[in-house]
Amino acid sequence: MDPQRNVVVRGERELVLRAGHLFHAREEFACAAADQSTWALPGARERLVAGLHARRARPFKLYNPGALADEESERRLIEIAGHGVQIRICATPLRQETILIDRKVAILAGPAGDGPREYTVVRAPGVVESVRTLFWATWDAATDLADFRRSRPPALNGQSREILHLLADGLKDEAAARKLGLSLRTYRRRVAEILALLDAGSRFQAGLRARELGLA
Amino acid sequence: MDPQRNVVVRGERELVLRAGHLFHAREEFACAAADQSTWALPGARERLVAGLHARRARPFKLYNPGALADEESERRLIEIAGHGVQIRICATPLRQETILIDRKVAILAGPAGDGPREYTVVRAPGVVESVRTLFWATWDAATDLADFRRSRPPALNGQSREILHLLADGLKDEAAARKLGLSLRTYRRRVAEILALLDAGSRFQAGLRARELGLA
DNA sequence: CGCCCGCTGGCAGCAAGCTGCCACCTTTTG
DNA sequence: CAAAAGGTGGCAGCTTGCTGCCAGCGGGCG
Repeated sequence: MDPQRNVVVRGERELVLRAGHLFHAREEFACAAADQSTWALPGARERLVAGLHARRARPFKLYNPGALADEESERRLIEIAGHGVQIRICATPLRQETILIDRKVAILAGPAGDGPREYTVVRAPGVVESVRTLFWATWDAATDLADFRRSRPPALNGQSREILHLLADGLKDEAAARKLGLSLRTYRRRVAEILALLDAGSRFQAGLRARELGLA
Repeated sequence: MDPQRNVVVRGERELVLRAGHLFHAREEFACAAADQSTWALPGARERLVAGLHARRARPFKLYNPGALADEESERRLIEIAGHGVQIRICATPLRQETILIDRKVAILAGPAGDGPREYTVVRAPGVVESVRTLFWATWDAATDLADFRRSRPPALNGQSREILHLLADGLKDEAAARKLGLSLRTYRRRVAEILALLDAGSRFQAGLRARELGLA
């Protein structure tokens, strides 16, 4: 097929169907997006990451702060980062989603709106290189996820704040769980999640950080 | 012996010897002092407190802030308070130590200086009553030990600050102990002491409080 | 010198905290 | 409707943290 000819597909499902094979990056896999709404297809993201990992390609992901707007998204990002994915955050809006694969392919998505999103698959070398240059320039100026998170209190939901309060009162897990009507197991799950959000390796550290960020 | 006649003794040892029997309070045992330098005689304080406890007399102790000037004194105060002794702190200097027993006896000590301290044992009812009135007036105006401590960072020595630092870095006990060249046992002793000083029931709470007081 | 103290560290036993696994239930989705 | 996904809680096994007890060690002090 003529590499100079761009291909437009509609919707994520069709993208995976028609261009899924292109995602098998060997060297470079870079991605810029406002948030994590893409790859909502069940399992798609996991398979992708696992495949990249197997081929030792280090993925790079650039997001807007909105990608950690709520507790759950933030947790998801942390998990991905834990799998060796480089993640950075930049402030300027990334309305056009960009995916770069091995200096060969660029996939550019139109802004998310009503109906299926439009993806343009580009293989023209000149275009791909230009997009790459811009991507890496933006990447360099962006801040690492860990640094970004350290400078900004995570958005905790009501229950998390409540748990923080109980911890702050020095309650033992059992008492706190009872007070919340949770099982011990679930309570500890919540605490572990909060420790992760606070980037703390011990409860003492979490306490420090909670006060530091004005969360308790 | 004539109750109107005051008795003067020199040194703590002689006081215990000549007036020790007077300390068997049944109702009221109150004491005002700048710090805890009195009752330095080994075991004397413990025996006294134990005896009072057995007779259900609630002792009252009024100190100056200097009584918690260093980590060790503060810890001692906390321990005493844990034994049911009421402790308050007042800012105005209590250079003359005062002990009141059962509305019957007052023991007044001259300022601590070189040589043995001079104690005056008073049993004259009018004098004892006056001293009591003054004591309780001062007591009422003083602040409870717990409140006082909560509003003031404890004076930590170098090692304690170092431990705080290790905790802040999220180190496990074993790693921290190794780094300090301490045994696990001793390290945990130190941590427990710090938790006590910070009035914290859990490490999380200690973390909060440490940040709050600007200690880490 | 011997004795007493205070500090330390090992040990043991327990409490607290952490996590993987699985079963169950509800909700969502096809 | 069935299948899948997500949330919850029990359980088990482990790690980490906590503390009382005792033995050893070194420094004052009579």
